[in-house]
Amino acid sequence: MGQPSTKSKTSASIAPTNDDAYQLMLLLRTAYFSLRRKCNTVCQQSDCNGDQFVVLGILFEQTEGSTQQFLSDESGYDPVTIGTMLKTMHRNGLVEREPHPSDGRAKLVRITSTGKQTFRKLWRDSQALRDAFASSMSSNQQKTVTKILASIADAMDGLEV
Amino acid sequence: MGQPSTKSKTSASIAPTNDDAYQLMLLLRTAYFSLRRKCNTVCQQSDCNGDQFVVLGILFEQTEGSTQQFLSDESGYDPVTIGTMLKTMHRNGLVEREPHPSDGRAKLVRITSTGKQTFRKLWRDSQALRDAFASSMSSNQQKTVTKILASIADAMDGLEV
DNA sequence: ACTAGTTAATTCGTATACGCACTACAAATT
DNA sequence: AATTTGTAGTGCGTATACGAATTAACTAGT
Repeated sequence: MGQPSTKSKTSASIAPTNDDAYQLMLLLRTAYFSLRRKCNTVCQQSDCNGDQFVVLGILFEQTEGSTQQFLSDESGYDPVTIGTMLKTMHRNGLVEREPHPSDGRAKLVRITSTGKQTFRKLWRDSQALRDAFASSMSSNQQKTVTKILASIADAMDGLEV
Repeated sequence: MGQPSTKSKTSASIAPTNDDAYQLMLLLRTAYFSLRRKCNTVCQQSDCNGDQFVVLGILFEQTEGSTQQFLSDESGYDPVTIGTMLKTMHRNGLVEREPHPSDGRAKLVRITSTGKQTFRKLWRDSQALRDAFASSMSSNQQKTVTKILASIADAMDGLEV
């Protein structure tokens, strides 16, 4: 700490607008939220939203059902948030919950047939969005970005601050 | 459906886990939230959080003060959210608000000296975070990712769905 | 000068985001 | 068997996300 490294990447002065890493962080947020907003627009006519769409996608492929913990791990949503989301989704008939057969603590969450229908419709409706997203970069760049975003996530999760 | 296409970028079947664009979207979210969480960790000991830190950074460089509209445009935060955030930040002594001298609708938001202190401290405290973030990629890759994230945001904002 | 359209903020309502504390159950240790 | 440690889910509190509707004030077109 305080050891002035010879790397000139980050200037010593406090100037957010001149710091490349900082600007990229902001851009990461901007990109994510522009995607999120568009996703919500696609979903809102189906009593759903972008976040619920993600959870629905996981449940769609887990035919045996999932615990909330699994959903949290897979999606990255907070376990508390998953619980709240499932309550809403259950109210809208997208999922059902029952006690877990072999673990008294857990609950088994399953997608309903209505949920499957909704997911299929949303998947179709969001095709243009995926295409627009993918066409923002070449397939080579897509690989690069994928790798880098993954390593950003790793770096952040492994960071002690 | 069921057409076993020769591994083109988007298959016709509904299989989220096999769609590259979709997986990248999820990854964008994962990366953003891992960053956000770490940022909150850094900020929480200063009565602040990552989102307020961003707004504070804008105000730090706007010595003449900003309207809420400007803050919203610059940061990408919703105008309503900006209003709520400023209320909290004012309660914590980070900003002050006065009527705008030339526009009766607007308010002029300024960072306080406490706010400046807090920002400087947080900027220092988040240095390790920025370094870890930047070290996730080469400087060439950083340029590429910057360009692509920007074009993703553009593509999303320009999309009619 | 006046209406019409636009813009800056606010209020309201619903849905995440997530730390913290707590219950219930499970698994491991002694 | 009793105790400790770990894990799944909930309740609570605070903060962001944002559509929709509202108020007040600026701006343009006639």
